[in-house]
Amino acid sequence: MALRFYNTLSQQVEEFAPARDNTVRMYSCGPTVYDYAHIGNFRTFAFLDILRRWLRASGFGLDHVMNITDVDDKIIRNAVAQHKSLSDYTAVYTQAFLDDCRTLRLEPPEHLVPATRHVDDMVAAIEKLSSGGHTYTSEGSVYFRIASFPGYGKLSHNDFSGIRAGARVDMDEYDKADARDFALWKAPKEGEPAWPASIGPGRPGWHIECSVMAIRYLGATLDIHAGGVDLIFPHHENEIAQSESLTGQPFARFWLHAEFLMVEGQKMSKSLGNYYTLRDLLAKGTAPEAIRYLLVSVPYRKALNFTMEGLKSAATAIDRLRNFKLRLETDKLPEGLNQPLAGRTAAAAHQFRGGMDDDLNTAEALAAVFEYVREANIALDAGEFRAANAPAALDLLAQFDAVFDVLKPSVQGAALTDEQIEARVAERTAAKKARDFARADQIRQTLLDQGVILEDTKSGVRWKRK
RNA sequence: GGCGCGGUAGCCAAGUGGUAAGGCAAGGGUCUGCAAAACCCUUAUUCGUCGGUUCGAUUCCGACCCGCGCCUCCA
Repeated sequence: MALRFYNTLSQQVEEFAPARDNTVRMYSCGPTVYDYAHIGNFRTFAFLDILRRWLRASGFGLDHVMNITDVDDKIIRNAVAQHKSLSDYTAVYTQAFLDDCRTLRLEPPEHLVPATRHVDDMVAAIEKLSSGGHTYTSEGSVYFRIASFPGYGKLSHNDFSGIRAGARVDMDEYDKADARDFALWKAPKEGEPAWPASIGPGRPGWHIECSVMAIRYLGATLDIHAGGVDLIFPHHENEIAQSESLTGQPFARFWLHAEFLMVEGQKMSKSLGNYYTLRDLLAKGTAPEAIRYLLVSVPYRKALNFTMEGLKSAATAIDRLRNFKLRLETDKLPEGLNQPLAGRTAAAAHQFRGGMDDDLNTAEALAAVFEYVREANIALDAGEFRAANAPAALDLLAQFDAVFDVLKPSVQGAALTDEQIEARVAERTAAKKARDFARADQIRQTLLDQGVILEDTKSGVRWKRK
């Protein structure tokens, strides 16, 4: 079955392929760098990472643009309060975002672009919109007139036909002709930073950066535009209005949106004390892989309940996979090929791909892997797992890990070298042979304290780092 | 009120018009000098509630209840 995604625009699952030359042109909304990103943000970014990796695994090339919003009201407010320049202020959180992404093994997009790098392009776009009759100016700010765009509401499936400019009563309060109109360019208030421009000094509104940068790097029509559900309205709706008014072309063919994340069954909020940044979780000693696993194990279109129990569960599940991989690599396997098992391996790989192809159904894909692991472990225990079965099994794990990327442990601080560990293991084996179990156990415990786990198996001692 | 998503075992969660994947947790067992790892068994006659269609519905239709999101720039 071919790759297919749920498209917010059509509200249907549709078969996906890029429009031209096998390269997927995609855009996703990045962070606003006014603070550390929280775990809810990373649910969406982790989804984007899975999306990227699966598109590549499906044989497509990638051209992905993500913006970094480094100018907006909150940033200005905070920077002014701290007597810092915008760029000094945002540099800290931009770097923090990059570090966090690396920790969670999120691939960088092909283009990661700060909005402030394209202010000139935004001004040019606003001028073009103005000459097309899509804007008006009020007290130095430029607004987009949604009445000039007939398709407004097609993404969020809202019907705005009943809302007419004449019905407005609070015009003096909003300075807008219609409450739904939005700012393209904001005139500066006293003490606020501003860019000089033909349309008057000011700064870009939030929505214009995405339209301008997407079109500039990827062309008029994107294959995929993705983000969190809360961006559907008004942000993405406004992007469509701007972009399509600008180019006359459909802005994006597929719109994908990740659902919300909750913490311990409640919405995340600072007042409830369940508002976590990645740093908060790492400080509690959580492995980054467990966080990554938990974030992507629930299919992206389903709300995710992020819990401490879930984090533990994720870590244990990863261990199960790692242990299986270690067994494949270290057990002495009898020669030959177990034909039925080889069939099962192929079937598991097929089911894995089928799950991912089905709108990134990660739960289904994971089930395929785990079911296979159990069957393979049984065969391993029974001595029926043959040497020639191992490559396909390892390949299945590689396919899994190319997307989920959780098998390799994050490196912890200084540890014993392999040689030191081997020497201690040999010492313990000698003690065991002499039936000095107290000494053997003491060595095992010492190694455990240093993060090395020993396991006695039929084919000798196996060790692994915690 | 409008738009959208969802309610499946203790927790997370897949799924189909034909009789409930997978992970974690819990209890029991096998293996082991003891562990660890692994495996086996047990844990939903039942899929929010009530009706309807059907030979048969968790899966289709209707109503209702509950949770969540968006509808003032929040992933």
